[in-house]
Amino acid sequence: MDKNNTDIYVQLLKDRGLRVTPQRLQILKYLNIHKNHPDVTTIFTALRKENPALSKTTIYNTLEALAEHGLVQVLTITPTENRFDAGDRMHHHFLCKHCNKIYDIEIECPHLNRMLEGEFKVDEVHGYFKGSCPSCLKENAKNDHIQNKNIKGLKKDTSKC
Amino acid sequence: MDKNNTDIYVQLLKDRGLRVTPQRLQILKYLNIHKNHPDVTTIFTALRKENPALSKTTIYNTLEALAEHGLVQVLTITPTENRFDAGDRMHHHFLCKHCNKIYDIEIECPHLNRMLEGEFKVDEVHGYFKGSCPSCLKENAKNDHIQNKNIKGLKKDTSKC
DNA sequence: TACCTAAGTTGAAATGATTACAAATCGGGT
DNA sequence: ACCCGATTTGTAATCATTTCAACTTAGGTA
Repeated sequence: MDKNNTDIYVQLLKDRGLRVTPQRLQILKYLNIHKNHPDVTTIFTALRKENPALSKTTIYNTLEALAEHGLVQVLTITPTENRFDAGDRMHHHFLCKHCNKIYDIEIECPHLNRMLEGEFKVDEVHGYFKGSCPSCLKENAKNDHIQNKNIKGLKKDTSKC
Repeated sequence: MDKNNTDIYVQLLKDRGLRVTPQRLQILKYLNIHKNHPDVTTIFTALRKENPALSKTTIYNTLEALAEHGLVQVLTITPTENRFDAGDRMHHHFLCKHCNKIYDIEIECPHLNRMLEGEFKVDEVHGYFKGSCPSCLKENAKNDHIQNKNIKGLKKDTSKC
């Protein structure tokens, strides 16, 4: 699919009875091109450049609408902010607790059906792995001779890999 | 294990080189008795009754320390607040998006080892299912003839089952 | 094509969870 | 009984998200 073709996103919205607005198209297109699981502020900052009147509330409203209609997934993998993923393809995620980056993980869950058939109505399935990504492991090894950095869990780490 | 015996929690802390304080014992015991995945405010409100001088910051500090040493797990299943689970026994969770209750789910992941052996250093594994719990499904069916309640995703729902 | 109305957008203000910080207190080794 | 570094406390930030009311617009209709 041509991710730059606006017609596709128009159709996605129409198919679900959602009104087509420039903002929704903008956000939908952004998420389909940038598959790095951005948070609201990242999306906002990026899109504001093309559309200075864009409001952060619109990002929240739009993401909620898109999520309700299965066009985006809300990842609650981080302790602090929600992250977003275009589409509804089922896959898992790895969160690096150092650089806060999220990686897609392709693993199937054969026992999942047991859950889907039970007394619960399952709308979403999330597999989250958390730890250190290869890039940060390498970076960490490099710095080991300088100081043995502590690897913490709860707090947001703003350092980048 | 006798969940009311303080000695056990003293030992758990000492084993990990953590200082033993009344607050830590209080919180650790609370989590081991109340397996309903409380959030910080719930823990705080409950424990403040026994100890009126308790500070919410202490709950945050303690939970962070306990999580770092594998005595509690941080669940990022909700879009809004972190929820906590005593122990490090690996199991999954179901979040009811109506009543905000979390259920323990016992499912093993046979393909998990592939992830654990890879280039990523995996410290945590979380399986989150989200949807409607049996209790809310029943409640919802009961109210159907009155009004067809919308089932939303993103926002916090304060209604109780 | 012009119009109407419900739905969508905007920005400012409120809320709520979490963190930062500095002063007071305490655990546990000497 | 002392001491020191770790812990606790309360207050004040900070930051993500929601609320709300006024304004604008998409898209159906005359």
